[in-house]
Amino acid sequence: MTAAAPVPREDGRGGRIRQQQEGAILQAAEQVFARAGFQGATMAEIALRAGLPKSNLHYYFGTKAEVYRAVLGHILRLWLAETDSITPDADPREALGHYIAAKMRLSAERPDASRVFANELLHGAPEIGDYLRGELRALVADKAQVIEGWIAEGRMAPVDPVHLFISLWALTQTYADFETQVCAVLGRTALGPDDYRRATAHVQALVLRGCGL
Amino acid sequence: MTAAAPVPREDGRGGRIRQQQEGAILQAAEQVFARAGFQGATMAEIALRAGLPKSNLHYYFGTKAEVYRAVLGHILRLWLAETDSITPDADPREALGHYIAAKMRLSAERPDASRVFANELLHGAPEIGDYLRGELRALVADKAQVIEGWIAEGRMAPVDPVHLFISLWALTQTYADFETQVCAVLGRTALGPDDYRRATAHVQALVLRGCGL
DNA sequence: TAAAAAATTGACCATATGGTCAGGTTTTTC
DNA sequence: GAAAAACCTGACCATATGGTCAATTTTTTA
Repeated sequence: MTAAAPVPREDGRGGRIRQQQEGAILQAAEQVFARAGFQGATMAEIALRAGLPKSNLHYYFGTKAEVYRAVLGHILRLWLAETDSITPDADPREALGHYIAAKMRLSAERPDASRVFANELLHGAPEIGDYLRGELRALVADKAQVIEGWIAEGRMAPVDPVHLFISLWALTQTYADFETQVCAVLGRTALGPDDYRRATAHVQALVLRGCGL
Repeated sequence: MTAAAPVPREDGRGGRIRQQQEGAILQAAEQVFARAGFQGATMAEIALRAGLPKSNLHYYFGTKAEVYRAVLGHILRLWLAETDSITPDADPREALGHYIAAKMRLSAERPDASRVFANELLHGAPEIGDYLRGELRALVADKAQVIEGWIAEGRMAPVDPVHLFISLWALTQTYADFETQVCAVLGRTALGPDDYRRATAHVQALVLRGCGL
């Protein structure tokens, strides 16, 4: 039979072998897309890194766009999380501090994921635009209300909550996305745990003080 | 004679026609590179946007990499400027406020330039790494000393000056580089002058308060 | 253990794209 | 106003790369 329909794909589905191969492919693809962008990435290199021939890669993912979408899907799940600490009766100082630490950890531990995401945004988010205008916007609107509440109660300085989120993302992701530049001005060749500790402390101090906390 | 050596290229050199054509090419290239990245950009599209046949484009710039380097060169000049306001005897509040406003203006007026730069960084700065580790690092080290001075004199809160610069770049460029995401959460289809006014005020307030100013 | 399903693979193809080139035209120079 | 330099261009080529396919092997199922 010629190549069967690559039906399942949705996590948890598919045979044991499919599970493992798709995992390896996605991991390899994240690296390649992070380093080269969508156009620059080649199926050949993804296959090579995943340790299988190109035609086998095409057995699991029909097109490059499909691989890309799958990688983005994974990444979005990481992105969405971590706002749990921001609730009406949480301590603003602690909640924001936690959020910053969590985002910073993501930059440190999954820089490639962050870069693929950044690249997608940089090019106008052709693939995830709907998600941004839907789920993400709703989430931000929700959390913005919480912050407005804190401000109304006089628990922190008046800050535009949506712009605050934009700032938090920018401040934390810059360490992954633009690591080269950060390393250059810090005089490092790579960012180590110590650099990340310092960076986290800096961002927390700047933002918390900036919010009057 | 076959294609003559494209000798000059350094601004100000070359005949009248060359001046104008190279200008048109660079402008077109900035747009194309911003939208598609280096690999995604095609010489055909750059030529189309610049209003000349592809072979003529190759008369001025031998290779795509050459066009890219020229575009980056232009952009770096924009990037370097604007730190003038940061001097030992300036008012910290005013100096940083000015710098933020200037960087914000750059994001608003030259978003494509910012994006090309961001894309280059995102992919490890293969072309401008030396510049970052040389000129930029030196500049930042210099300005960091100024800020250290302000701190020592008790004129602002103690903040790691190098990380502060990283933060300032992140906070301001995010509005150009990730405009799609910003628009999504703000519920806009594009950022207008009003949005930029608000964003500038927000970043200034956050940072100045964050620096105890 | 046999049939069916899933997985694997090398050979192959179509297309897109960066770049070349020879010959022509315009502009500048003296 | 003629020689030289600069500029322009359509046709062409080599290569890289996404994707296909038919044949084969491995795994699962009953």
